[in-house]
Amino acid sequence: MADSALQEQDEAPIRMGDITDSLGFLIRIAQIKAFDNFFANLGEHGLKPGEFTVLWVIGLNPGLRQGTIANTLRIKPAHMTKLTGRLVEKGFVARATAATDRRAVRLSLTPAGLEFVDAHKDSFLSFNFAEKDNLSDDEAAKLIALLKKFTGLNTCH
Amino acid sequence: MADSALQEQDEAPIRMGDITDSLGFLIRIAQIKAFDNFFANLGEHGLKPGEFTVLWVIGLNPGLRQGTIANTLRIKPAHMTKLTGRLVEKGFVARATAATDRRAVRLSLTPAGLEFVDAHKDSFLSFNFAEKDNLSDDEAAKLIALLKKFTGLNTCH
DNA sequence: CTCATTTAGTTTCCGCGTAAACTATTTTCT
DNA sequence: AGAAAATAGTTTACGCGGAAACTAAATGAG
Repeated sequence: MADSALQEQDEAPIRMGDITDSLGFLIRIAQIKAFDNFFANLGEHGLKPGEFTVLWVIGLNPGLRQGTIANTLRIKPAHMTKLTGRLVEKGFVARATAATDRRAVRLSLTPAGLEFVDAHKDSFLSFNFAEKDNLSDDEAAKLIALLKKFTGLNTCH
Repeated sequence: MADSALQEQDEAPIRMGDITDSLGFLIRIAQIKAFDNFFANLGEHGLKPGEFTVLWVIGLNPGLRQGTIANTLRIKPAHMTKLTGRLVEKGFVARATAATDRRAVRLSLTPAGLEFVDAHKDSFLSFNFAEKDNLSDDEAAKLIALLKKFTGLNTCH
């Protein structure tokens, strides 16, 4: 019957055509996978990927303006305000308005923030290696290099 | 005259350390870029990336169950309901409850949906090539192959 | 058969990220 | 100096995507 043929089709391989060659599509799927990986390995620390990234960059560049960090990490101002708020709430980050420009907000790690980054940077960074999954070391390195080039991160925008 | 030393520092290169070797971070940045590309080139058609992907897959597999498509495209059920609703609203997709299983919803393209896919598939698919940006053809092919492997899309889950 | 379990989708509610409007401060122009 | 423009962040309102609870229908155990 036509009906049974259709149902059979559900378990059969689904045709996806050339969409599987779409960079945008592949990147979206990769994003989901990377997100899953992150929470499976590092979820216990209670920070989301973007939050740790911001913490990390503040640690490397203490006193940087909030907007500059947002710009660098492609985070929009409105979101950056909330994200920073969360990190302040957790006691990891301190806001400071500079005397020279009272509009600007300069960010730095609190002692607790410093301690947190120090305590967990290894698992966060080593996670970046473990994350490769079904890629060989060589392939992962190649993928990272290509993504850097695609995103323009190698040329320092 | 206008710039203090501190402000100068803001424009100086920002240290990002090993985070630029993080797959998760790079994929997030790549996602943003791919999204921007999509809307710059195809935004006028009024469909978001995920919507066109779903439309495309329905076109290739008419009569497939909604949940099967969601599964394949890593879309969660709750979201799939809304996304399908939007496509139905636009008149591109028809829902049909099969007689054999009245819980299941089978999706197919309406004539308008078929026409839309036909009319725009070239620009959507050729976009996938144009999208490469600062990558050579060779590099883009390599990147796509590596992403397929990373996501497991080559092995058909 | 009929009650429990499983399955397909939907609904409700919530958080993330954004655009647009707004506030406060600095800079520029005359 | 004082008005106009630019800049840094915040607030508000909204859409997307997801988790959990829910509804309806099919399956299974006794």
